[in-house]
Amino acid sequence: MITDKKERVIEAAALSFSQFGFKATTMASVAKIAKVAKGTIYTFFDSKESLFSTILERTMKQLRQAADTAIQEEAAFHENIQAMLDAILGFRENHQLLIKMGQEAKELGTAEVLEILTQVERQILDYIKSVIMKEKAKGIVTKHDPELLAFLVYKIYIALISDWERQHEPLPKETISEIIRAQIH
Amino acid sequence: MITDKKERVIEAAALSFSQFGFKATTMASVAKIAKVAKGTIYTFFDSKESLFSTILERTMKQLRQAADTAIQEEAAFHENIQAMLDAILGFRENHQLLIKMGQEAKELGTAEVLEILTQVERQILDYIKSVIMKEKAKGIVTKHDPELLAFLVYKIYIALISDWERQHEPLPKETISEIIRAQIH
DNA sequence: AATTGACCATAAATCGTTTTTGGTCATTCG
DNA sequence: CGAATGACCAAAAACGATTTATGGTCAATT
Repeated sequence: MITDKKERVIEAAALSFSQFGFKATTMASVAKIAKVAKGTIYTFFDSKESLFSTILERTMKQLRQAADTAIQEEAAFHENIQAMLDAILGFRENHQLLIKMGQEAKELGTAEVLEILTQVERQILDYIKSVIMKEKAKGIVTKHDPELLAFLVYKIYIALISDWERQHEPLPKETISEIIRAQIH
Repeated sequence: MITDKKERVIEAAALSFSQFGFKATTMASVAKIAKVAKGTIYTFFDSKESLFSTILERTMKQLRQAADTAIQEEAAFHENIQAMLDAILGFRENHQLLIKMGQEAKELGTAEVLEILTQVERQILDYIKSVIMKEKAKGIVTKHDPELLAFLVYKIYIALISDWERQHEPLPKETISEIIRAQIH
């Protein structure tokens, strides 16, 4: 059955991309793990890139879901933003594929993978933006427009969590909350 | 006269490092430009690295000066912070050596140059911190401690100027001021 | 019609060779 | 005599020819 094979290919590819990265994953090995011939993969996907895109899209969907469940209809705006950021960062830190992409970008520095990471960031920003817009529709007033606010909040959060810890003790959760909250007004 | 030769070496090295970067600058060419023998350089400096350090230190001194002159004793805190950040970024954008280091880090990605850039950033952060502490001594109250505030302000400023512009129209000066100002309280 | 895997062009890794480079030091020079 | 030189050296980097690995195709097979 067609779907069965396609599923197997996706599963094998997801495993391999997560474990070895984009470059070190070969179509031959994906075929072998999926127990199909190499040619078969090309009946489902145009190229290695498009196969990868499918995996990435699936991962981004999971990320959106993780973020969605962190949001509570009745909670305060700033609490939701905070919870969502935690969920996103937690996901990023735990999901093997995104970790591997980060490593690969640093080690190999290929334009290809760099491009992928910008795309991931773009999608995360879009998601944050959509959350902000939903809150805005509920009547909350923000100082800046959603695009800028999403950008600000995300960049600051990353800076406080990742960059800061490269040279300092981790900041207490309350300090981070307070700073993020201050951006929202 | 000894100083004369040493000056020539420094001048030649500054030129070459700025123009070609660290790796592409050879001790032989520095010697040639400075019109000294290669061995002579080693009577003043222990290694290529230490020669480079001298140049970098000189550049950082200039940067501190540029920032210093941007600060007005009688101006408001947030105005001084803003003026100082503008001065630092302007300097970074105009000073050939720092530009070249940035390019080299991106292209070659060598640990050596990466290390240099972290050092530069560390120094800039220290400078901003010292400015904040001076203001604090004058009685201004800040919400966060100077190290954290310096970090926040600098990261946000860079994000708003450099990162934002990679995908958006530049932000109006007033917006940036407003955001930076909001961090200070 | 779906699937396969031998096949191909090209990209990437390998490896021996040559060139370049940072650094030294015996010799020269002022 | 001390400062300055540049031939010299070991090690690193650049080169280039050759081999290997890889993404993608397609005639043959199921």
